[in-house]
Amino acid sequence: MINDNHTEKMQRCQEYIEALEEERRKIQVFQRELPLCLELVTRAIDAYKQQLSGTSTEYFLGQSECSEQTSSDGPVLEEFIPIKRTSDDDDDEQQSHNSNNNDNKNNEKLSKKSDWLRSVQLWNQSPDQPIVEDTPKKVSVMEVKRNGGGAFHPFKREKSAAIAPPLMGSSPSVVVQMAAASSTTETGGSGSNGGGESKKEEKGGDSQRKARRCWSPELHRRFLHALKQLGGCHVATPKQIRELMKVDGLTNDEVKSHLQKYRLHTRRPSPSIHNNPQAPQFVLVGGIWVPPPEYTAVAATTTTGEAAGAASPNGIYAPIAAPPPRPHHPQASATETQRQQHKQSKQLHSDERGSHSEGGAHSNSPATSSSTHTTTASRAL
DNA sequence: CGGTCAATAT
DNA sequence: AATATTGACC
Repeated sequence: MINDNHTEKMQRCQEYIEALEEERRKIQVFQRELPLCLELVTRAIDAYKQQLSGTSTEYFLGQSECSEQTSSDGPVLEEFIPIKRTSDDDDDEQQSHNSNNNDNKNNEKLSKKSDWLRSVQLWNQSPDQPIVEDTPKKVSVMEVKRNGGGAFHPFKREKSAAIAPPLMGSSPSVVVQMAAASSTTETGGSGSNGGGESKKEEKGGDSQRKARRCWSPELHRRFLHALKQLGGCHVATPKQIRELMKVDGLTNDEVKSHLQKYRLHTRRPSPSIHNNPQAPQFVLVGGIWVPPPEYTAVAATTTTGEAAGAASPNGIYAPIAAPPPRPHHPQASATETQRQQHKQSKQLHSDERGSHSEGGAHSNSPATSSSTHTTTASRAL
């Protein structure tokens, strides 16, 4: 009577235990990130074992809320300022997702992926002058307000901004450029230098480039704001942005560069939706199936969020829509920008300019120098 | 000007 | 090693 039944149950238990143990092994590496999961699984195993050994009806996980506490998945698609944490942090963030499926082999590359733009202060190193920028709201050097409209921090508790250590000055003559204290937005970049060195000619080895200027959260905020006003990162031009930002000392090139980076990152870093065709996305925990944390980044409609960046679980920005796996349509998305982006079909000269051969990583157009050159348009929607 | 890409600095 | 910035070129 119950024998068969019992035996069967026993066997099932055994199987469960094994499965659970395997799972536990898998998440073992995430111990720090998913302490609860580990604990629950462990308990489940114990419970089953107890059941096996006789003590029946042991109960435990009535409702294992194994949800990741990580779910900072708030639709905060804001910009993307991760704000670098200070040096010695208390503990790493807890970006854990992907309870994964039961077949993963060796792919935990915990995305410690840094988020781009991890600057800390407005302008780094300004030995003498506090800062510049004359905007309505002053920005203290170390101020990382996590106000609503501002940067969002993917994960990780906000840390008071760390002051940037004076790690600059590496090269002999530092030759800072800024000095213009109050020339608001010198247009055209004609005003900033007071007659010093406008361009750094690579002569006798001095002058490392310019000092790198950090894009503080604030700065970036303004950047985004400007972007928004201008209608998106694809329509805004560096100059316009710079003017809107009204940040003194900011040059066109800097904005340009930042814009570039922004566009780049804003594209589509969310290939995270790689599911294994086989394994269902559920994990068996103590008899109940719990859906792994999934991030459904959808909310994007509201234009409230500045531009196109959405927080991705990784801490990188997720562009919103998930474009096809192939680098075909950059499509940056978002709210309203998707109108023109055809102006980029320039540099498709089939030949390289000087001696450089290919940009290695940067490749925008898949078909660069192929025979057919019809790819230009490529935006067949 | 604005966009890319190579070269560097971190 | 990977990124972030800067500089040079179309």
